[in-house]
Amino acid sequence: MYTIKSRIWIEGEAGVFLGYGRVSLLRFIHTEGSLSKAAKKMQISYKKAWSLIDSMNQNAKEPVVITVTGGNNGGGTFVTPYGLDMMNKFEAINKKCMAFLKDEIETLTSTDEH
Amino acid sequence: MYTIKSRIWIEGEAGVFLGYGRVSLLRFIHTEGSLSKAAKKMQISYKKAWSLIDSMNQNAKEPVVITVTGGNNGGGTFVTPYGLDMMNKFEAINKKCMAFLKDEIETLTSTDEH
DNA sequence: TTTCGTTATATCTTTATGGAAATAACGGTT
DNA sequence: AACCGTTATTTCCATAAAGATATAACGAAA
Repeated sequence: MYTIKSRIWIEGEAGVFLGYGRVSLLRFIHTEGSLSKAAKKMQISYKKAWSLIDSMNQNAKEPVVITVTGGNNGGGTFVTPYGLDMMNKFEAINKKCMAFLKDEIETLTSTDEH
Repeated sequence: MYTIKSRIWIEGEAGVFLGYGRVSLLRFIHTEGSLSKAAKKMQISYKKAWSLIDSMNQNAKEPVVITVTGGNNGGGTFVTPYGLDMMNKFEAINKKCMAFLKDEIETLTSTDEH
């Protein structure tokens, strides 16, 4: 049995802006309010999480997160309304794309049952 | 301006069966009749080309290529009718997927012109 | 001013990936 | 048997990617 997989991502001028991993990270940031906690939940290193955020900032038209360093709880990272909007739109497109491909795989297997 | 990119691939039991690179390689094999010549045309190493073919063979229900080693011209590699069928179907799906996503990207940018 | 938890950054090590090159196997042709 | 061009496979090396660790910066709160 064959299964079809897909990945979609969005690029800006300087490279990848949004992809599956980045959106997952944004979701964890949104629920945790912290980049380090989000990294732990995602089981990736803080460095990797930070570099993902950094690449997003370099490609976004406006910030997808705001970071607060220092402060009463040490600071935190928070998703902006723009970031939330991009997350939702990306996931909507991704969902539609997967549904689309789920139908298409039938054309591969339908004439292929030997 | 954002652009949307996509990759689709098909997996079997033991890993990736067909993807964009593999289909390209099959196409070159089909026109060249040789794995080494196809690798040169694709500007990838013979080793990489061979490992791609090897992974396809491990996942295909029936061979996508037949290899002849030795012989009057040293041998060659040839795409089977099954392989040709898979190539064409993959490219058809990929084409439809890209057209689908080209429309979807509009939903990202339409409300995003600041 | 000390503490605290976070962001920010550098450095070093480890692992993964891929290319280069060398060599064997193969089998029809000569 | 010797030749030839291809497939098949191994070994070695270079580069890239990822992880681990350490440390500085920050600023409100106590």
